[in-house]
Amino acid sequence: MSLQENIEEVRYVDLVIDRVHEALDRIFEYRIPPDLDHAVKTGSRVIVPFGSGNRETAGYVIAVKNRADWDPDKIKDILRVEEGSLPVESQLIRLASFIRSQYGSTMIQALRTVMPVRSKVRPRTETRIFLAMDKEEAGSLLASYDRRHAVRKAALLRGLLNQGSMTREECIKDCRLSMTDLRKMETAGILEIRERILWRNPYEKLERRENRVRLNEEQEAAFDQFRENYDRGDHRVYLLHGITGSGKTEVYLEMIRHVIGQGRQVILLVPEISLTWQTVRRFYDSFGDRIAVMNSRMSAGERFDAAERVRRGEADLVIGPRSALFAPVRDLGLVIIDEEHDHAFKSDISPKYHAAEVARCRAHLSGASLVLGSATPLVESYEKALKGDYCLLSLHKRAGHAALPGVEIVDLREEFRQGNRSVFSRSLREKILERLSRKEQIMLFINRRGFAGFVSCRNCGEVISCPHCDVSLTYHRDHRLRCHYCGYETAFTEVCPSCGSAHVAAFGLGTEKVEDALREEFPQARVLRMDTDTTRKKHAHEEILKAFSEGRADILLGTQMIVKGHDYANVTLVGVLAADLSLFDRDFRSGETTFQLLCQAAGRAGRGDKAGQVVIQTYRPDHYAIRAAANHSYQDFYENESAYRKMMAYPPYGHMMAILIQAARKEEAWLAHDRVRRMLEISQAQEEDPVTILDPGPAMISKIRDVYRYVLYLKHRDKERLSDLRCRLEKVIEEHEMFAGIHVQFDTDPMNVY
DNA sequence: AGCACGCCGACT
DNA sequence: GTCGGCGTGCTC
Repeated sequence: MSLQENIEEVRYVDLVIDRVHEALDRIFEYRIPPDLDHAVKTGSRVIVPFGSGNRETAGYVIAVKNRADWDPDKIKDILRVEEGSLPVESQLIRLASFIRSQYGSTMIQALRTVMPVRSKVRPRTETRIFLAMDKEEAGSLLASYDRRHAVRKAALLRGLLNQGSMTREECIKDCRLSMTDLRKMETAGILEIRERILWRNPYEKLERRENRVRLNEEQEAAFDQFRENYDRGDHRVYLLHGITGSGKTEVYLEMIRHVIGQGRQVILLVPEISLTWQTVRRFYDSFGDRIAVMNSRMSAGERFDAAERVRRGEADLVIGPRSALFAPVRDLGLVIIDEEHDHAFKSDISPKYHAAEVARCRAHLSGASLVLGSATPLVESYEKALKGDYCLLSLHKRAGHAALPGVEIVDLREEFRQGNRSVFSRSLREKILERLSRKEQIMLFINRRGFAGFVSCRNCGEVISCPHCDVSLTYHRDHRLRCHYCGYETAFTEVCPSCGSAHVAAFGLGTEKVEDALREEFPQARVLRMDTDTTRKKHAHEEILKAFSEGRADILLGTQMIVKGHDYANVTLVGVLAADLSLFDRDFRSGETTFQLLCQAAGRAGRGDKAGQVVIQTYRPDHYAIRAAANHSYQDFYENESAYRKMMAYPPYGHMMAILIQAARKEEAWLAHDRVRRMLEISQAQEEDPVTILDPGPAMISKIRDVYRYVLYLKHRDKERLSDLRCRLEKVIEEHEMFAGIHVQFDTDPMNVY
């Protein structure tokens, strides 16, 4: 190539074309001409010659580099940089490269996460017809139509004179005119046709009730600290630690108001499950239609419109699950992550990013503050707050005059010894009866749906499992066995498929069984059950909660989903039927998860004026997670949990990486996993401070939907070492023939077990 | 997606 | 003989 290139060391870029098509979903390399060298940066929007016609096409720079992988003779030059027009997209591209570097996956996958396929949804429009002349003129025109017996045009004119305007549909249907007729009349100066975009906004029919509450002292102090820093341009990360019922939402509202008041925008992330209209309503009351809600249950059109309203600056507050983090907000001033401990903030598909970390990056890029709020923060977050990495804001008191509920721990082993075979301990039963007679409401929580956990043969011990997944089938009351992983279902038979004996029975406890037990032991009680099975339909979720809040049931029985942030003033008793179901997970977070669940469940009791009571039934009454939850003490929990994590070098005192290897054939999966393990071992053999390699072999669930799964865990104090290793592995996997057709996923500091 | 290349029917 | 139909395949 030219002499100049040798001297000046020409640079290249990786580029994605700004056009939605599967075939273009790849990276192209271009050369930076020397005069543009200073102007081209990661995230820049540039114009390049593309295709055989060298058509001028826009693209985004996702990386700048010194060498090209492609044949340099075939690489074209960037034509120019589109200045000024790059803020949002370029930020999102940078986020994508951050995600790519932190969590692995391909650049395309990362880009897809931040810029989901802009599907070809057309905006919905409404066309209205207006009169383009004054009433007198129109009146005489109408008279002339009548004389000429132009019935249709006369009808149209009458309608317009009466109503001022009509929709296109009314003109066509009622007056039996065609669009061509209307256009002709427009040209004649009689009408005006106006088209307006109708944004799909499922929440716009809410009625707004302004009710601004005064903050209490603690809330005020938290907000003041935020405001002072914010106004100084000091944008840091806050951990808002407030016990259940302490009124975190009111603090959020003030913060949001403050930021929006300065003309900037806010993104509020909530766990998907608590994104009900009740949540939206609270924000709607303050911000009206300046909010844009994004929700995975929304249609593609609704989501597109929400994003478009944000892009056009027609909304200041975006509310949504973790993906709302990528809303095309122009001038982001604040990101809030509510219930930051929730596992839903960790993506379960590749790239497995954590919303809080990505939010921190996005906030940094646009000079925004980040607030993480929770009653039970992740140990990782609290540790950062104690170190001074995050600014800690605490709310210790419940807002209003609600008191913390009293908590009683019931030892289920003791109940059993006393001969109680019921699902309900004596204490819980007594309290249920008491509430029923006082017409107060009860919430019962059991962490498993279906009727019974598993079905097995008493003769040979065979557990009936799913033919497509390595899990036992769950028995449901309709005498069917279902797989909760792939949805497979089959009829229950009393004959063992393995040994032919007739002693097949269902064991374990699920929501359906508890529901039956309730009907049997408390026939007078009206029971509502809420789990994945009863909330399949689109609005079932809301309907059940509404029925309960209106007092149409005495007892709400359900899984996780009932404990997420709904306030019911009349609930005075919360029962946790088996607190330790989640403690049996072989996961280093099981203590934390249990503690969070119990605190949340307990927080449901006594939200109104009446005192609340919580009963926790457990086989492990001495476990620190259960004791700490009973004492409402996050400190107790944190001390125990952090000591344990420190000892085991678990996050945040060390880092982990799960490598999940999946393939359609078992041998393939095993071979790939073995190969990866050996590569890791060889790479660490010479290291002074090697990465620990844990090889549990097949994943805990070794097969899901006929795909075989193997897992490896890596552990090291230094996060960098793990990501270095990941990068090296990614390269080998991409290049090596034997990994074709094999899915390898990386998960840094995983939130769930494999 | 866009555009070029390419191989078969009705036209100045 | 040529102009143009849209099928196929590539884009650094």
